[in-house]
Formats: sequence, structure tokens, C-alpha cells
Amino acid sequence: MAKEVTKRSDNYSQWYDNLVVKADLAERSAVRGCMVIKPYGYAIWEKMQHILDRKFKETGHQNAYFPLFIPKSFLSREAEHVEGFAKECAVVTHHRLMANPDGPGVVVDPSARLEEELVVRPTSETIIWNTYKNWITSWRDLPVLCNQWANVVRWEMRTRLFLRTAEFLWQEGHTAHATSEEAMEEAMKMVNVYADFARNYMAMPVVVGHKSPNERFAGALDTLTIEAMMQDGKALQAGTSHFLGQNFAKAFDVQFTNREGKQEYVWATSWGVSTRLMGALIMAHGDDNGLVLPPALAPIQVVMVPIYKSEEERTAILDKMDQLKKELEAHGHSVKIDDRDTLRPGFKFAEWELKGVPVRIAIGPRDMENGTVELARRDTMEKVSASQEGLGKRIEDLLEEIQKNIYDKALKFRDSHIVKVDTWEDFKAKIEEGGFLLCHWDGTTETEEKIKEETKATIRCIPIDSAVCEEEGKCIYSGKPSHRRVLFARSY
RNA sequence: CGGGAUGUAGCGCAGUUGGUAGCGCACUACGUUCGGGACGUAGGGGUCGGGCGUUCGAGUCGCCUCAUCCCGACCA
Repeated sequence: MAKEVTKRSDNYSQWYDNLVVKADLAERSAVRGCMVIKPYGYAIWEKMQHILDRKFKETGHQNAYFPLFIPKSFLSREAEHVEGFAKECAVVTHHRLMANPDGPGVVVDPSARLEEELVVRPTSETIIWNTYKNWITSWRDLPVLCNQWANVVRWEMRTRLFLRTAEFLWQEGHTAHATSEEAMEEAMKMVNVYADFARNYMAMPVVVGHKSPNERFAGALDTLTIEAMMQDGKALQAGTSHFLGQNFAKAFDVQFTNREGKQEYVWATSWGVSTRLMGALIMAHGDDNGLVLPPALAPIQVVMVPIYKSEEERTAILDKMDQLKKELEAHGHSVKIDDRDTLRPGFKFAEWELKGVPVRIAIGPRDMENGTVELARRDTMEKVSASQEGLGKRIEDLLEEIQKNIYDKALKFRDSHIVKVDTWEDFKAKIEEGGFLLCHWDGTTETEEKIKEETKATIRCIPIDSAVCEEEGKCIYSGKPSHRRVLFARSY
């Protein structure tokens, strides 16, 4: 009643917006296009951060931090790069305010104009490569493998909570290598780290592939991506990893002396995932009752709701819950006892379902007599009575099963919405139904853009490791020969 | 930057031919409730986005302005 969620089937977009707010994840801020991430939402992001950070360290990376402000001239060093970002940059032009001479308040002090404007980073390649120039002189200095956790600003015209905000949080890895092969290998390694994270922690299947030249990151020679399918059949780019070649090394003159004593430009990669992953998580698994969080990312994995009438019952049940909580925590699970006594159990059930807590344990007088608990799982909404004995093991198994079930469900949904399409008529019909279309494409940007104009569908990626794509055929649009299928979809 | 809309209580909204602002939820207090989003009673809360104008009188009409949202173009 208090927090009714719009039905997913009625209006997917509205369902999403509503859910983000009602589940206490985030809200729009007073600043145009910006978002406030609320404690519950941030707790999920923190879990994502910790897991990703560990993976980065395991793959040999170190964290560092580079400035928020980028001199305008840096950004313009790489031609494609600046062209790609120029239209969405926030620019700092002054450094001082003064009392308004014509009335109340303050105005920008015109005498405090910066000699060179500073761009609030939309991404950090330029400032980082300007720094790397001083770090790298010899082959012995390579590779440089840095990551930074930061915020970036892209002045988007239209924003959506988590999916596209003017400011967002992300991590960006920036690496420098002695050879092209090593850099390409790095880019590939990191996209696979993302794919692994999406599948095993977010319980979200993804397609790994190359972007078409047209969809590449501004300044990259190759962009690798993970593409996820949302429950309305649209695609969401969930992470990217770029092979930058020597473009930035040349733009910032980063050369090293190789083993033969010759000067060479270094080879670069960059890769990132953002708070957009939060949007992906919500859209991939949520339902009409709210969020469905995979146990691996749920800030609260088990919530306990006491049911009581008298104060004696309340005390006895909460004592029992404390005891069970300790047992579950010993198994490594995060547990919350909802002991608020101003709210009724039914209200709490609905609220924790809305917030996506994977497992709920309810204990009432009846359970206290029988030595049982009521065990409810969020993914299937099933409720069973379980013994208080051995609950730790039971919950451990259940959380694993939920994690697996959420993934399987998402995988089943996705696979049933991927179709091979071989005629243009069929393409136009199928794209309306949502989902991914595997089609032949002649490899030209012209064709890609015409398809986009006519259907709003874009090439999400050219899948890697997909045997079904490896075949000869004819372009869906132009009829020209093609030697592999690519993935088309409408996207966020 | 083009096209369309909306600004009224914390949130969601109603407000007729102009007559001095209301509903639901939320909030506060008390009581009864408590195994799936409780109910009763009593309360509090508004310069109607801002400015100027028309009028005896403007939430309502006119002009200006600001902000937000939606459809385009752009995008992790």
C-alpha cells in the first residue's frame, strides 16, 4: 500500500524508475541529471566494488588516483577522442565568486577567468597518459597496470537513474604495454573479468564481443563489450574494454626504449564498468514485488522477522533470533533482525521483498513451540517450514541454490529471446518483439546506420566464441556476402 | 537545439462560469491490533514555481520568466 510498485508488464520503463526509488536505491537530486545513491543502493555498489577490486588485484593491477580536472588542451590531443566527448563536457571557466553588485547573492567574478579552461573528466585517458609520459622511459617500466575508482561527468541531455546520469561512479583501468599483442591480451583478459563478474556474481548472462567500428570508444582501435539482455528484450552495454593501440601514446608522446635500444610508442588499453551495473541488476532480475538480488551481491542475505503479541513472546523470539543469527554469521552470511515493533509482520515481509533480500526467516509463537522457522525465498516466493536445527547449513545451500536459480532463469529468458534472422522483413518484425537478433551484416558502417535509422536497432557486438555465428551468408540489409553473424538489438 | 506537456502539503493528484484551497498516502498523539502491506478517533502541515498585468476579487484569465519531464539528436 505504502510502496506499491508498478507492474513490470504494464510499463517496463515506469516499473524500473518506480522500483529504483521505492526500493530505496537512489533518487533524483536537485541538480539536473544527477542522482543521489541512497545507503541501501550504495551498499550494493560497495559489494560490487569489493569483488571487482579483488579481481583487479588478482590480475596484477594497482589502484591510483588522477585529477578530476583536465586541461582543455589535453582533451584535444587525440582527435577522435575529443570529437567523441566534446558535446557532453562540463567546463570550469572561473575560480572565484563575488557579491552581486546588482542585488542579492553572488555572481561569478569576471576577473577570475581561468587562462585555460578545465574540463571535468568525462573519462581519464588524457590526464592519465599525460602522467604516464613521466613514468615510462624503458621497457623495464612496462607494463603499467593501474585502475582508479572515480566519478566522471558526461552532460547527457536525457538521464535515467543508474542507466545514464550526468555524473556517475565507475572504475577505469588504464594500462601501458610494450607490445600490441600484450595490450590486446590485456583488453581481452579484462572483458573476461567483467563477463565472469556479471555471470557469477550478478547472475546475469552476457554476450562477449567486439563493437563494430561505428560503436567503438572514441580513440580506440578495438572495443570489447559485455552485452546483457533486460527483461523487456532490450540490450544493455554492461562493461567495455578497449584496445587503444598507440593512439594515446602518440598523442602524449609516451615512448620507451626497447631491449634493442630503440624508441617505441607504448601500447594501451582502458576498461571500465560503472554504476550502470546497478541498473542492469535491477532490470535483469526484478519482478512485480520489487528487487530480486543475487545472494552474492545482497547487502542483507537473510532477514529475520519476529511475529509476536506479548512482550514475553517478543523477548523469547528475539533471543532465539540472536542465537540463529550468530550461527548464520558463522557461515559467513549477512543477517538482519527486523525488530522494529511499530510495524506489523506483513508490512515487513512486503518491504524486504521490495528490497530484494534473498531469504526471509519468520519466527512466531507456533515456531517457538515446534522448534521451526518459516523459510521464504525471494526468487520463487516459496515458503516452507524448516527446523531450527542445522539452519546454518540449510541457509548456505539455499543461498547457493538461489544464486544459481536466478542465473538460470535469466539465461533461459535470454536464450529464448535470441533468434537467427535471415530476411529484412523478418528483421523488422522480430525487432518489434524485443530480444537479440543474430544476423549477417556486410561489415559497412553505411548499412549499420541505415538499419539503425529504419529500426532503431544497433549492432550490440560481434560475438566472440560463438559457434552459431561462424557461417557464411548474406547481409540482412544489402544482400552482400558475409562470413559471420553479428548481434543486433535495441538498446539502453 | 527543434516538437509536446507539466509546475497546487513530504509524495501522488483534484480544483467547474474567477469568490479566498481540498483528497489519498505519509506524518504526530492515544487506543485496539499483530502468522501477508491493520483500524478507529483526534491533530499538524500551503507565500498554489516566480514576476508583472486584467479585476472589487486570480490556483483559475493574459504576458513574461524559471524549472522539470516526455518525443527527437547524443550517450557507460
